[in-house]
Amino acid sequence: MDKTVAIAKALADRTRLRILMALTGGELCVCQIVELSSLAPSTVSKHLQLLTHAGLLAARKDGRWIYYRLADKGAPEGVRGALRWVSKCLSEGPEASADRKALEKIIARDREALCRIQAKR
Amino acid sequence: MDKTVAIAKALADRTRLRILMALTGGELCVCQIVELSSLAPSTVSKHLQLLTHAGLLAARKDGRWIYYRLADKGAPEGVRGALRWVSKCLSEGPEASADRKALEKIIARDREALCRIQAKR
DNA sequence: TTGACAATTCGTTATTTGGCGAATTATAGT
DNA sequence: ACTATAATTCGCCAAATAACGAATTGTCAA
Repeated sequence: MDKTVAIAKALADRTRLRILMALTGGELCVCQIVELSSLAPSTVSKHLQLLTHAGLLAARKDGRWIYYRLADKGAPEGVRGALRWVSKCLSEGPEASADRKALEKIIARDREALCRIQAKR
Repeated sequence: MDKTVAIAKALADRTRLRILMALTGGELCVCQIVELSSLAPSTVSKHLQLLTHAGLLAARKDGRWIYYRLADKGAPEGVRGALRWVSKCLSEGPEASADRKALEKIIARDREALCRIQAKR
């Protein structure tokens, strides 16, 4: 039950749902998620921790960069079911379309350039 | 997206998940839910409003009593998917078993007696 | 080894949320 | 009509949460 509550709490925030949807296209670097969300890096980091602790995300470290991705096949059924639900609910909405479009541009940019811009804020 | 966030927020609370699970066995009167939850009627009422506004519950009035039930077939897919997820996650846990057992006794009791007890608190 | 820098953790603040009791509403029975 | 009562709404408080900037950690490249 604690697990289930943790998952539900993780889903109960607009920003976190957007992050999950963004990751349905594959893993992303933290700085890319920061750019998409227009929030402070520390804020995004906290969201990512929360999602990870709920088991919804997994992280991969590559040098100074950390990539997050959705939990995979090996995850508990509760987690996978939650991800399916989110995807089903949001994949066709206008917000998801806008985010997909925004993400395309972000991915096309250089990661280092992104981080430099963010550092100035 | 607002709808989805509202549903997720509605699920993000232990008490509300317990209420949803209790209702998988069929509709219940408010006083029965109050008894199961061991919370003040006003608190339970707020939870029920929240769940109803999210579309997860429907209400039926019968005299002074109001019965709540899970959203039915006609509900949006997002709602039904959420209810399926909750049910799948929680139906086999020890908390759900305990609540089922507690509910049996509550249902066996007279509704009026229940309310009288609650009024004294 | 010393900077530079991506990301996280920490400390603070404003908002939201869960809980209660008191007051209110609406219905049944006398 | 009047009273009792099931449920809700209102007003309040304490705890949890989302956001930020500053400080910290860990890694790469001069």
